[in-house]
Amino acid sequence: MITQNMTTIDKIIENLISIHPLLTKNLNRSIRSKTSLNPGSLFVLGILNKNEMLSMSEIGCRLSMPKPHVTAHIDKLISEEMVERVFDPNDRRIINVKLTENGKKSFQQIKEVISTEMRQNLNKLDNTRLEELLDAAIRVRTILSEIMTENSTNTGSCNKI
Amino acid sequence: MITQNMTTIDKIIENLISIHPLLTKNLNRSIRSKTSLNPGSLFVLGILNKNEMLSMSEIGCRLSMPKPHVTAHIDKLISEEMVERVFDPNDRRIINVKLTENGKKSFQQIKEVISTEMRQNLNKLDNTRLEELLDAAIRVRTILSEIMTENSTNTGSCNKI
DNA sequence: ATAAATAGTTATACTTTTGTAACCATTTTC
DNA sequence: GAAAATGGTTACAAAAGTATAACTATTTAT
Repeated sequence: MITQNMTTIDKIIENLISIHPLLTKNLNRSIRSKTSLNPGSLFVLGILNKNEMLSMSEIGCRLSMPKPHVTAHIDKLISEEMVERVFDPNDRRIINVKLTENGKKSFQQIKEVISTEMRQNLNKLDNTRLEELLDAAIRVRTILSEIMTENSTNTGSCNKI
Repeated sequence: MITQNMTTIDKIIENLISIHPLLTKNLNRSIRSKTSLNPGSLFVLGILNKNEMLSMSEIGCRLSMPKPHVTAHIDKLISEEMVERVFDPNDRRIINVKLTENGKKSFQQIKEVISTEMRQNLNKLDNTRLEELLDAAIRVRTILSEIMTENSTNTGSCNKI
């Protein structure tokens, strides 16, 4: 009765809401049980893997995370020797962060480790279905990251706290 | 150097790992700020929306959630009059749970509310891209739920705690 | 040169999630 | 019919996520 008049956007959201717990279920549990990191720190690591170098504020902005949390995650990652601070010579307020060589390697390994269960599940699929899923996952990721990170590349709008 | 020899499964996982924080960012914040439920309880609600009636154990199984947590979430949802217990006449140990009429309506409304931000982001896309995203999201959801819930429909394997 | 704005940190409090252990009631097994 | 297994609840502890206020250091604006 309510579902009969759904727009494309409604349907997209409906599906994304269903995908969310499936990913949470599979990934968060592995992150906790198999790595020394918590999901939040791993998100930070992931965004640094995609972006050569980011300032503390930019990280918080892209992950919708207040600055104090970014500090905590970076402290954690530095203690694990996975990232390092790079001071900005032009503006000494800014502290940039980037992955260390060790961090890059570790991130790849962590991805391996946390995906063990999911890998087993994916092995149930034949090649055709795998290619179909890969194609779909790429599209979802590309479009979502495109529309969701836009404001972070602009000037204002991301100075919440 | 590490990425040169990736299988299809590796690439799928790589993309899913990137999608995960994008969804978490958008959905969890809205759930917390705009509803009286927490993400966990909403997951339970979502799975009951997809399945007419489930026992406590089945819920925990499908969400990889230990039984005591299921009890807590259901207590919460019952206090909000969104679900009700249905006692099994054949086995008085089993307690089934299903959405109330109010629960069904509320779930639809909650979906509306928590997707406000995402809806705004999606509005940036033209119709072609929207259709493309919908198609991809459906595929990801369908295939993931297919391979991940399999063990829960079988007998054993899901009696962890 | 002073005031305002920006980048980041420290500290604190609270909620949620997660992991167990111990327990009761019921059913199944032998 | 006693023992074992199953379904669920209660109770507690620890880890992680979340929100904010107050602070320092630096830069920008007037």
